[in-house]
Amino acid sequence: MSGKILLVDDDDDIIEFLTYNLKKEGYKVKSANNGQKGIEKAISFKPDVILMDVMMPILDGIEAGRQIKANPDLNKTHIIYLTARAEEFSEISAFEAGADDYITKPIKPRALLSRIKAFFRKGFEKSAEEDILNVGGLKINRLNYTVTKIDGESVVLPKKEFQLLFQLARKPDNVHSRSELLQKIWGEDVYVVERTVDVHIRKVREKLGDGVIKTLKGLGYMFNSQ
Amino acid sequence: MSGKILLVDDDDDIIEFLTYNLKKEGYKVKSANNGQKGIEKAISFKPDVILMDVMMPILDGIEAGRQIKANPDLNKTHIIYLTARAEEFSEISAFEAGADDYITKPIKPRALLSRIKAFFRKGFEKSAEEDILNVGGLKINRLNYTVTKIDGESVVLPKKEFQLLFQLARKPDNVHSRSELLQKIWGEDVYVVERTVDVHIRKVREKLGDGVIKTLKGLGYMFNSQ
DNA sequence: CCTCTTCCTTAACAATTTAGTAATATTAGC
DNA sequence: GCTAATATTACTAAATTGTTAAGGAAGAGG
Repeated sequence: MSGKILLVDDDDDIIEFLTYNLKKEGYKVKSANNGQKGIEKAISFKPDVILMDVMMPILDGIEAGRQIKANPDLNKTHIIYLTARAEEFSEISAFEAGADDYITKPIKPRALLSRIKAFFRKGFEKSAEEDILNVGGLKINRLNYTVTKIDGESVVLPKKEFQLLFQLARKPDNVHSRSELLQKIWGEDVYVVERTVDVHIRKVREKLGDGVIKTLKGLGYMFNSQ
Repeated sequence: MSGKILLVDDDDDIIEFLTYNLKKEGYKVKSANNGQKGIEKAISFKPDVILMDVMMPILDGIEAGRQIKANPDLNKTHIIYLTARAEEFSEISAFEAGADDYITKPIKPRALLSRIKAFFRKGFEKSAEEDILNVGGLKINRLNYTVTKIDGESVVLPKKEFQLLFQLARKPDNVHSRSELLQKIWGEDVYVVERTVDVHIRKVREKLGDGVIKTLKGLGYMFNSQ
């Protein structure tokens, strides 16, 4: 659900700055220092959006963009260019290289974020059904973190609890191991004890009743669709 | 019924850049290099939208806009001003001159196109405006910033408070993050602290009671339709 | 032009909620 | 019944929001 963003810029300060701001918003972020590495990471990471500097050593952004857009796996990827001056960009070549937008430096975080959000809204518009799950007598609404029971009563769950439930409910009757859940909800580089999952599970059960989530000893948890 | 757009700018690069991008989208495009010629072409071309620089030799955009709006044949024409800095756009005189919108340079193609598309939608659909919302026992009237409760009592809210309420009430039972609200109400390049939202929310609650706006911790605020 | 009022914004601190951990109790399966 | 795994609880830390107050900006009215 959270989007993946690849940053490509040779200025480490900018990378750091953007990484911080984007992660804070819940995106998964990776970065590269030049166009060549950018292409490689794009292929392995398969980001939804690439934020790329135009001027870079080894392989400039325009050419990198051209190559990325040429890859069939990545043709849905949006490329947003970063550029110091607008004039630098008014060349048509950038748009031909697959630019979806461009942003001038200095970068204003809020403008950037709203732009990126717009991309994700657009991209995910089609899969709007994914925002409301209807499983096992529950309506799980990711737009407001609300779960509505069959009797009409609705409960708002805290973030982590909701994410946990949602993750399980996406694939009902499938086991999800703790490590899988940790990775998907907490992210790859957040380290919490595995038992933390148990505690959140308990809280969800407290609010929705047992029977919703089943324990498979030694394996993990499972959303019960009956 | 593809739209007709007239560009008026003394910078040939910008004319060329916009002409290329707009034609690519299927608009009919003509251009002029100063306000005087702009008026002449407007009369002969009868565009649906005029994109006009504010600062131009011979006849500046503000005055040209005034004259264009004075022409009965062209009073349906939308004028969008281009300006280097937002401040430069002393809003009053420009809007008095018939400005429908303005866009700051450097021009961002996506933003421009979506804005222009919006104009055409609006113009052709006769824009069924949502000026009065009726949600959750409240009548929210955008025309006079008034909120009428179910018991008939009405309150006039200050601008920001009203906008906040209105924005939330447009999509009841949906979370709106602070950054989303900031972007929609304050605009992309206005920088206020996120917590400012909280303070306004509190004031709205003070006037309309709690229960109208719900807090979803870590997510944002939500208008409660029940 | 001045004064008064209202509104907006920020900062500081309090209050609340949520997250995470560890310790202990309980359970399921062998 | 043993044992490993999970449930539950209680506690602390961290994050988030509520609330108040103060200063300045903007506007109204004289």
